[in-house]
Amino acid sequence: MPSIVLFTNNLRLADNPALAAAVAEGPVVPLAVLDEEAHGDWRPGSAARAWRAASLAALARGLEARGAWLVVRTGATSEHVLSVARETGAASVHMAAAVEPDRAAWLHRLAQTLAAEGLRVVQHSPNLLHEPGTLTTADGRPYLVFTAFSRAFERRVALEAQLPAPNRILVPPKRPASEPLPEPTADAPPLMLASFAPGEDGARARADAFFAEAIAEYDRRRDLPAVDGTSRLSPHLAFGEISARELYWRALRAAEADPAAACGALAFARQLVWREFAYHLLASHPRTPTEPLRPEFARFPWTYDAAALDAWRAGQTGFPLVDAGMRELAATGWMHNRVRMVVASFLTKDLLVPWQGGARWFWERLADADLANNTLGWQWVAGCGADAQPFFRVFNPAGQSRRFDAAAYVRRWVPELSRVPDRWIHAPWQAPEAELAAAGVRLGETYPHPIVDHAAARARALDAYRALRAGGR
DNA sequence: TGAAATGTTGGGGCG
DNA sequence: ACGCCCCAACATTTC
Repeated sequence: MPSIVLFTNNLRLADNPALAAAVAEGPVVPLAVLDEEAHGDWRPGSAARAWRAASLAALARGLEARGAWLVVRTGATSEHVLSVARETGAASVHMAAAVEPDRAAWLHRLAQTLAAEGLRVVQHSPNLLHEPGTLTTADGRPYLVFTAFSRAFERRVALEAQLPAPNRILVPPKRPASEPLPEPTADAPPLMLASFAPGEDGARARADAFFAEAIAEYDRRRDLPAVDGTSRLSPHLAFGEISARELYWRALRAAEADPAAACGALAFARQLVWREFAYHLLASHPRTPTEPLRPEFARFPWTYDAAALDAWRAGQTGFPLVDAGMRELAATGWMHNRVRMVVASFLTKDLLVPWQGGARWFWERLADADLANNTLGWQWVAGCGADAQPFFRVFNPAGQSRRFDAAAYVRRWVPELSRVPDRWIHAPWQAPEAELAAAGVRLGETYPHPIVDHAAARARALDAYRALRAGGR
């Protein structure tokens, strides 16, 4: 009897437990539903929609190569699952479980609806090594400190057999009606598809290149924005185009195989454990996408300034590394991780804009938008989350730009500064006017003056933090 | 997975 | 040779 596989954020054939379970039962009906209601307050943004469209096209090709096809529908998932089940005689539905609170609630309702109609609903966990809730402290509470979490994580891990992509997928005799694949929308980041290859094959190609070329130096080069030293796998992971446990075990094996690569490989594995930590935290603290984990931060004296937030979004703050990052995001749907920290620190501390505003903008614009990671990252920077950096750690945008050698990165994304020499490109407001003029720059005309004085802004942020602490007593 | 202020030390110029 | 000062380099503390 056929089974339906619902493809959501598990857009792959290899190591996909939902697909493997369905294949084991017989004919398979692969189904993807574009359902606005499925995401609650966190609907995919422009980059994520464009990525999803490209990834679904890749998934459809992969299925066709194995004798199957993909049914695409728009609207309420429950109605489409039921109609596809009626059309094909499917009796069970395999799908990915969700950790995100809105998605989990929606999925719970969906499962109830389908079960009430007589369908067997099976939820799988395709994208995590450990189910949220399975790693707890001795007294059963969720970990709030990363190092403790990672120790527990490593104690628990066992190499699970990975599920190979099925060679051949049986389908029922009649193919249900399908809409055409979604088109990338006009608001897609213009350079996203020049920078990334959505889909399982693209994910694997990227992973292969990363493990062949960059893993050994990952620990040293991942912080350099001008260098292609990160994995750039985040959007692939967000859509489940490649399995996190495959990457994790690949990293551990790389560390064993080559002592010279061990530091880099373990640093990469550690990033995957951070990802896992984010999911566990979101499951145990479901309100954190909008509320600080540390409750006293609800009283933090943010000074909401719409103009400042607009300048930040537009990459027009007058701080070259901040602007470069924000423009990379707009152009590609992705931003280098070091620069994410810098722009987030700048928004929350230099501009005192609430971190939720930054988290929402990242959500709208990142192809890799992932509620668990986005929430953890922003709360970490703002100092109000789990294992967060102390609030008084304020990044100096010019200092970070110098320290991590970002001149070439700035020139790429802020072309109006491309002729400014290395000495001044991190802080052009300090340059002699003649040198700027020689580089074709006039501050306030071709590139903004800094919208804040960093030293004064830092002092203001520290004052605000002191006010918060004083108010708590 | 900070930065700035403050403190300490030691080399070298100099009277 | 000696003490004094300057200051770079490094360490510690503080936010």
